[in-house]
Amino acid sequence: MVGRNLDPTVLFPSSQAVALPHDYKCGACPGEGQALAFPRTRGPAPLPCAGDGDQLSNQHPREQLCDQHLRAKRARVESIIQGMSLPPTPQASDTSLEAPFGHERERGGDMPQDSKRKPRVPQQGLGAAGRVAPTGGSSHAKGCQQLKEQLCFLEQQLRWLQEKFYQVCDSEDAAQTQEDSEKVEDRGDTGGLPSAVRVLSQALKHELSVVTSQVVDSVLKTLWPKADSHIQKQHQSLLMLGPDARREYSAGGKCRKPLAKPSPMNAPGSLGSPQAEVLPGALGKSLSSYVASFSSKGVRKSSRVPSMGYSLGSATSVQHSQLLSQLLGHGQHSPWGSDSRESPSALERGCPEPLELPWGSVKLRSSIVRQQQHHPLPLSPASMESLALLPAGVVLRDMPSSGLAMCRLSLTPGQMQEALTPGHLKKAKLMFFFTRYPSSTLLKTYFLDVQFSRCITSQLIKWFSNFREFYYIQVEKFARQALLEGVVDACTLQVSRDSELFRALNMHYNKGNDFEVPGRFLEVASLTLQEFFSAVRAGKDADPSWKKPIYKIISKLDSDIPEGFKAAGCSQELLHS
DNA sequence: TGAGAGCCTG
DNA sequence: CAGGCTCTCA
Repeated sequence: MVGRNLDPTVLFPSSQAVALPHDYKCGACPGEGQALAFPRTRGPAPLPCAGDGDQLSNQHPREQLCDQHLRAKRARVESIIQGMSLPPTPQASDTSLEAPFGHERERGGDMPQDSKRKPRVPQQGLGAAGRVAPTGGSSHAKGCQQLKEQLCFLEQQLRWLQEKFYQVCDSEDAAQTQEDSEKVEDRGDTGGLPSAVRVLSQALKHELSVVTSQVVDSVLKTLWPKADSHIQKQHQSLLMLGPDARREYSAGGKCRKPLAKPSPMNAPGSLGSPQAEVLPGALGKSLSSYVASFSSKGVRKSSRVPSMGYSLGSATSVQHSQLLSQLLGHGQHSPWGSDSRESPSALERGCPEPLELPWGSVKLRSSIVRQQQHHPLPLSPASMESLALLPAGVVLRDMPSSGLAMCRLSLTPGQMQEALTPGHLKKAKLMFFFTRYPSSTLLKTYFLDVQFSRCITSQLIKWFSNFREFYYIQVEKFARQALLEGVVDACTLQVSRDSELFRALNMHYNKGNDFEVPGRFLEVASLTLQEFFSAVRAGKDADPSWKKPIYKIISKLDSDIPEGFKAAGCSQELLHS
């Protein structure tokens, strides 16, 4: 990309370009009294009613403190363990190997998060086993059955753990914020609830992590002895090598190169993929080192390169690390929405900067994610391990806030959208504030949750074409209006946040006004306005292609898009923001 | 020749 | 916003 730095003197050789009105606040200086990217402070997100009839959620917090209840919980866990011999309810009769991955696709992006949701059993491992050892006879079937049972048990435990996790977070939320008076009252009633629950939570997490590791190890050794070590080796090496290496690993022209051995099921468009069960949860113990690696070193952003950036291995690594840093308290939001000018150099530095998690910054920085920034929970690697094992659907359904939806620790093929959703549209519109002419390659790197096809690419390109069209029409309209109003000096035409033109554009691309438009965009809009003004005043509009030179100028003014736009699940988050 | 920009239309 | 169309470009 070239010409990223606005140099008005280039576009306006005369001195007019630099003659800013006295009261004009340079939009290029995000530090100038600009609010945070998402100034709206929202109360803590409503806690989940944890749904699905888990009776624990209905307990009064005080009761959870008493030993009797603790014993009851333990008894329940034990009963669950005893009941694990029951085979899980089959998803559907067509439980082909990719079926497990299709369960959570949210078509249209506005699917109710809790509707029609059956008790699900994570079956990724099953799918993997089925593909990796398709010829396995009865022993294989037995192994699958065993895996089913184990995973069923795990899911139950995880749900329960999740409940406890929420309660801890809820208590912390109430303690940290006093925005919700009712919660404060609750806190007063319950006294030392957080610590007690935390102890219980930690104990359970530990227990769960042990069981998880054992199950995963045994399953992998039984069903996938060779691939097990191979994949672990691969994944660990990728983690060690960092984003660049991972990118190279994944870059391969137009074809995605999955980490695991490709199979017919793994072709683009199909939902099944071996790495789904390999990354990350099924890695078992290796995930602990994974967590430790990222949490201790901070997170390196992946550079902005025209790579596909797209293999699940690469994408999930970045996304995981973002989440992990959030949960571990590394996340410190920057007003990323208003500072993109420096991004090229910033991106090239590759130093462990504070994470930019944009959708955590929209209303999304609510609840747990927000509080983690200030009061990180002492989550152990084992806890992260457990979270990682949560099926994305469970997380989305039960997680209380949009912020925690970031806990979708992986982008399994099941989450790859085969169609663009309203959430993607909203995201694209916000991206327009940074780039007016994104290449298809760039788009692919920012819509990682989309299964790109020729059609999808065209649609995205078309979206931006439509955005530009609207943008230029609006700017031209205001330029002509200014001319009619007798404006003489083009440089007096500056687009500020108060101007009508900005309101029109903001209304179109940022309807909810929950995104702080970067100052850079104001600059670009100002220059576009001036260009149109000058051209019309000079009578160039008589030429049918009089806009072309303007387009050419504007096309060089694209900014880098904050990395946070790549975050997993942000499209869905936007939709609900 | 395919991809993409831009224009027009609904 | 999408579809259809023309035009440009590599």
